[in-house]
Amino acid sequence: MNTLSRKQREIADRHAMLLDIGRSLLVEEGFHNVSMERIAELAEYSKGTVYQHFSCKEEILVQLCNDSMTQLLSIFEHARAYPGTHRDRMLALIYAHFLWSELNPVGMSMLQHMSMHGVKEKVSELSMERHTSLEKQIFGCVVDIVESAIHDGQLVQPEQQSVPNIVFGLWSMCFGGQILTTTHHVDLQMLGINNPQLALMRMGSVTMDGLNWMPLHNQTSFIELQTKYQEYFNSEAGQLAANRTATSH
Amino acid sequence: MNTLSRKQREIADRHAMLLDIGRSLLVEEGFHNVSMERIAELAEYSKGTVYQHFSCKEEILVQLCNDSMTQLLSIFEHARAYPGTHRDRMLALIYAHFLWSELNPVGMSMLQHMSMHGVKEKVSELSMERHTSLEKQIFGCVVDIVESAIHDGQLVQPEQQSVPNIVFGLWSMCFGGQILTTTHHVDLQMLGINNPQLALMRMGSVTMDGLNWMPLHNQTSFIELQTKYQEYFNSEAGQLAANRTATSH
DNA sequence: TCATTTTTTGACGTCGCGTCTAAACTAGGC
DNA sequence: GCCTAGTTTAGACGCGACGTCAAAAAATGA
Repeated sequence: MNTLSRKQREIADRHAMLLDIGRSLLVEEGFHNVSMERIAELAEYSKGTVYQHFSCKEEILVQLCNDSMTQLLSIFEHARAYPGTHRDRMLALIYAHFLWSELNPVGMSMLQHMSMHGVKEKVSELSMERHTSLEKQIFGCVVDIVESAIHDGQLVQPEQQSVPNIVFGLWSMCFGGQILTTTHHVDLQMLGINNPQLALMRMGSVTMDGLNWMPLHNQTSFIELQTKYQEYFNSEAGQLAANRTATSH
Repeated sequence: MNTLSRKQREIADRHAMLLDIGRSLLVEEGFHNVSMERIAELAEYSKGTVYQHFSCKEEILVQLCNDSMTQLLSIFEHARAYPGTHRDRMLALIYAHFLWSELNPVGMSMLQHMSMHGVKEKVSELSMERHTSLEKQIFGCVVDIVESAIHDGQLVQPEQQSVPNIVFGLWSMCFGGQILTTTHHVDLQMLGINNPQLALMRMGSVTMDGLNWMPLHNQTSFIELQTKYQEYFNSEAGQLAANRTATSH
């Protein structure tokens, strides 16, 4: 039992190490430059051993992606607990999304990869289930806030729009905006967009105004608000720093 | 001159044929299953010949992408001419975006691919310039509508939000929404989103309400509105049918 | 110490990209 | 009609990456 557990621990450790190597390779050279050979080499194991942990390259991808999403979920749950109105919480959520994508430079790009043809098919069922489950939980976290706002009378549910649809709209904006921001071929600056994150937070607020979500936007500067959020999500920002040093050691 | 021109025509024809083959392969089997060998085989030419037209696989991608974007631009320009208020036009634009992504099942996925690491680097400068130029034109088309609305007094430019930022927000929503919709691993239905396109059009309208863009949303059913747009974009819908038969012949 | 089971290794088959040389073809002069 | 110079095409080749598998190595247990 003891030896077995030791062996299991060894395997789990190696699993984590391989994921770490994969992550750092992904950060440094992008997905197309990550190869199983390379990971094996850096881990000082052979290819065969790596394949005992991951059935294919995509499996590493999805597991890294799931890790990122777990992190997102926990940031979102933190955001849900933000002290303030439901609106403030919602905005905190949008901020949290940005924070996450900065914490996790590969998270978004992995999500993008996940949506490509032929990934879902290659990946293990278990990882895929975990993935969709996380998706549901993350989505549910946002739905929670909207429903709380309705429950507390700060938002009247529009006749023509269900709660999931509202969440979908905001999700789309954050997701799309993040892709456009982190994407390397669109020059937002050139198009007149200097601070995309701030822009999207403002647009999120505008959308809530459009929903008549009380209290309507007051004159508080968004920059100030951003600073507030920054303080609130301090620990995550710290984790960011920790991650940075951990992956680049 | 005549013979030279004939040769040139032959080359141009073959270029188009290769792109067509690439497109249909992309539609049928997804990007990862498209190979230069395969294209050459289907075209009944050798690999070397294909490489005389496209320096690499990505070059085919970006040229197909540019074709799609040209199509998008023309649909957008049509939408800009929609008879009605500027708001109606804006909504028509959102509708047009959906229409395009249906006309062009690969357009979106190619845009996604474009944003991935290592594509921009491999592609010819000319194609890349064309790409960014199209992007600018498409973006400009939307900016136009917002600015017209401001000019005609139907929209007061918010203090904290520039026109490009507003456009960026709506763009993000459409783009992200489209990815989430066409993506094969997110089950929107399960999350309670039955008609994502309608949902996004409504959210677009909500956002415009939040901007105080006159006239505010009246009680017109969006389903009705959608039918109106459908009629207006009749020709594009027809082109869709034509394309379908052309690529699958 | 040896036999059995587990783990690790890296050579191998396959595929796709992109190159490059030799062969086929074309055009134009005689 | 034939020959040559230039152009176009074919496909063999080298390379690198994926994923497999049988043999080698290590661990376990008697």
